[in-house]
Amino acid sequence: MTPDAHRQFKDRLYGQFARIGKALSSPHRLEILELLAQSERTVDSLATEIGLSLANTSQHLQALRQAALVESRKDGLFVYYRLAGAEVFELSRVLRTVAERRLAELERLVREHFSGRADADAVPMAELLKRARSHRVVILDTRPASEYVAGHIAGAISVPVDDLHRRLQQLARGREYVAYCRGPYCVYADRAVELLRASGRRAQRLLDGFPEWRAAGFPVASGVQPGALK
Amino acid sequence: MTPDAHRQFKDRLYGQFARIGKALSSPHRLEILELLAQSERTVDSLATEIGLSLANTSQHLQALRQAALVESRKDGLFVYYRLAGAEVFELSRVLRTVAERRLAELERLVREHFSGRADADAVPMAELLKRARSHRVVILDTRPASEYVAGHIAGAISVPVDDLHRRLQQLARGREYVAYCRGPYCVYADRAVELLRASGRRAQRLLDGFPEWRAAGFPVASGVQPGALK
DNA sequence: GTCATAGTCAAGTAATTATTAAACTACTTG
DNA sequence: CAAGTAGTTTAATAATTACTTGACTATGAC
Repeated sequence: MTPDAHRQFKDRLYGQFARIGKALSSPHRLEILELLAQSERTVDSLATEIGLSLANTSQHLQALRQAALVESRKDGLFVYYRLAGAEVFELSRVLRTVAERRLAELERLVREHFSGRADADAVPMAELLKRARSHRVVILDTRPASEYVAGHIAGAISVPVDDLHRRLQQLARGREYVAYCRGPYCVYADRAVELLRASGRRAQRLLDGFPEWRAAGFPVASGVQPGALK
Repeated sequence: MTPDAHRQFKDRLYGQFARIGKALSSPHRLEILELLAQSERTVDSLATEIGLSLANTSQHLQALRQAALVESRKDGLFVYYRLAGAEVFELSRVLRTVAERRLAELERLVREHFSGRADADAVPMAELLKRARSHRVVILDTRPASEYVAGHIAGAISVPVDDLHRRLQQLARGREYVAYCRGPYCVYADRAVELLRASGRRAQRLLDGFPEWRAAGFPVASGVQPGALK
């Protein structure tokens, strides 16, 4: 092995690793990955939610695909993209953790934006599991219905945050509620807790979101809910 | 909260996450991170080892610093850079894992380059720990001496691969050797195993490197070795 | 078949990033 | 203090990347 050949190997090796890194270097692609961690989605729905043009979104998805972080299937007119595997979510989770621990600017940004949020009152995942097992809690999935269908915390009921107000009377008084959504920076659960408390119900948010719950190996289910609420 | 303000928050949020992603998007920066996972190093020594100009290396280090992945200290003429925390190595490890699992091209590259390597014969970390506890093995650290001094597997002796040939006679025959180095793609341990076997000794390599061992929480030590071999 | 929709592709432009070379700073040595 | 080394900074250039626009493809509705 000549030194030259060895250098060439290293360049190729780190070149491959950097393919993954490059895919993670765009804010928009990171946002796409977080949305895909909830459920598979069409190009159009991603573009609308993120506020990008369709062509631009498609190109970001090609970039993610060339790094093998996403895969797609075609169904009629629609192309559905999904994460290529559980390790892809794990990667974005670790990246987020590093950002949280190391970037003072991120901490400041979050503190300012969630100034009203009672973070101390959020429920950790293990605690929610314990409460759920003793049937002491009603778990609300506040994400859009399609994400609930693709996968949710076992036993949770789907109440997209925009529907919550008009469905409030369907939620029994005197019970204890825990709402969750896409992740720690998602505000759906915060809004739900606010509404529930304003109506005199006891409510807290889950500290994490559904993808973290699933990654932790906690019980999940998928499909529509068993009829309880319409 | 207006939708506009919410979009602005998300843009800033993912902008912060992308600072980390951008730092990982260059092959050279990933190589720097791997070297720093072994021990702190000066700019000059990084530049020499990677084959970059001093100025370029310095600039990559600034990029890593602005993402808060590295820190530095100044000692006389030299500036020593180090990883900012254990979670930074964790991040680069997860990135590597994703690359290994998802990029067929990486697998091919590694298979071709290590065609001669008896990977099946490599020792996993837990197995080495077991053997070390029953004193059935001599552990050789084949990295440069400075990396050994900064931290090594507890009980290992320092035999930089370039010194191994002339120090062979200091290594008892009839013992069982396990060599390790910087990580799974580092060839020092492979070369050491080759030399040891050629001299009639029993030898295997550790599957992983020192940073993985430390991250697993296995016993480590630092400083020069207790005199056994000079 | 025509039409509409979802998505990709290709070309062009603006913005960002990598690298080099040279100027400059900081520290040590004599 | 002068000289030498380690490192940073700045400016210039080349290469890459992001985004827009418009053309193009594929599918389904009529």
